[in-house]
Amino acid sequence: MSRMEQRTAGVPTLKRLPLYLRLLRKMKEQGEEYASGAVVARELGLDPIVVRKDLAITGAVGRPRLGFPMDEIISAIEDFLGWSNTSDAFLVGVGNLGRALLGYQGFEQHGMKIVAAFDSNPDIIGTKVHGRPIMDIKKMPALAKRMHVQLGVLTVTASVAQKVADMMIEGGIRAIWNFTPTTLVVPENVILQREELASSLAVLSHRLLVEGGRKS
Amino acid sequence: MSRMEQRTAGVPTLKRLPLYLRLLRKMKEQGEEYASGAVVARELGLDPIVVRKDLAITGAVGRPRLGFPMDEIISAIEDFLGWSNTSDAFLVGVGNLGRALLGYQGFEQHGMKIVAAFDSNPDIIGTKVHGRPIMDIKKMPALAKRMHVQLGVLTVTASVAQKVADMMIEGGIRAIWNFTPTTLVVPENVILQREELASSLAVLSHRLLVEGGRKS
DNA sequence: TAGATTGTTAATCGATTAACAATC
DNA sequence: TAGATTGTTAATCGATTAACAATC
Repeated sequence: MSRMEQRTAGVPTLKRLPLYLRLLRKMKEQGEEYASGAVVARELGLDPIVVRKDLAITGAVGRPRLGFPMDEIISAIEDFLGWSNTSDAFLVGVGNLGRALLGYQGFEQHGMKIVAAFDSNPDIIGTKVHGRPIMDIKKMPALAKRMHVQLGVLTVTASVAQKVADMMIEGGIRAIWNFTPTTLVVPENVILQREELASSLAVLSHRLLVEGGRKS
Repeated sequence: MSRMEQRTAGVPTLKRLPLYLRLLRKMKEQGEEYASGAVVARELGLDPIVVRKDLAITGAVGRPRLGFPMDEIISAIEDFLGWSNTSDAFLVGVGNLGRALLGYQGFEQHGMKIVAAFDSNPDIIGTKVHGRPIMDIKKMPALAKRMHVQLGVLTVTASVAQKVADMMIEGGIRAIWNFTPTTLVVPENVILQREELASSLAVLSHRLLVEGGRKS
């Protein structure tokens, strides 16, 4: 009943919410005052029922015939995801992928701000990449603690992934976004999110093999 | 009954298969002759029943008490995913992310070989990145056709994504791995796989917000 | 033989899809 | 009012989990 309790959503719903948010922000920029789930569904090629249920879970209330007031629905999604305020993050491992992520402009619109990056290579320590300072990895745990950084982006070589994850945990980091193929072992209270490109490729390959069909 | 027909698997199963494959290859390197689903499950932190079912779908046959002969189970997964032979791929858009993907060594072990990259920037056309030639995007469709390239990796700016996807399709490319936030419109017979970092971040953010818990 | 593991069948759970009443 | 859209309840579908017989 109360607006206090945060509803929980399934993973499929959570994965769709950013798509809605991106579209809604664009529509707002174009001056739209209302957005209906029906239009969102059409635009993204989704089933309207799915969109309706997803939006309902954020607690937003729409008006029959009109849809959702633009500002309300955008705020509802942002609040639900915790994206009303960005969280500071540290990135560790400034290789190809690390650089690419540092260069990606979009994260701040998705609740995350990478404030510093770390590496062990003395050649790049002290330099800047896309405006962010590269510091000695040894300084990371203490700095994480001092700055109360909660989020760690792990883009190191697989062989040192566990060691660096341990350092992140030592620094009080509560969630690790793991871009390495290493299966990390972490305490119960640390959140892991693995980014597995091979998994996506597997879905694609299998489709290419059995269908010639289409989806998503 | 027959070994001919390719079974189909759900997306969750497809996403786990590469994890098994990576572990099994490592175990093989270490000289193991058999691999049991039980051990795989333990090592990856998964439920043994899930692993058993996943492996069953590849058509591999195990022996009670021993597990699966290493070479057989590895081949079964590779065959199932179509990874016994790598597919040639074109990458279009040599920005930060494109460069990172070109630098990633692992794709060839996952069924994909990026043989060339394309861009519109004259400053980088004619150069090489991680051993692959960067060519003029204008030449891409004809070259795709001539080389019978089936797979396109899309790492361009969002604003030109649809245009470049159209060029890929013109070149006969059958599957597009889309790293842009653009919702592409493609013919029925073209396979789309979207890589959505914002979605992963949403799952992570939401967990950080409601739990302090752990998963995956 | 004893026991760990496979392979299969049944039960549970959650997400998607369908149906429809309520509303502006 | 008429009709598009919301919000909710029910039905279907598929994945996960549980149980257990078969086997080396």
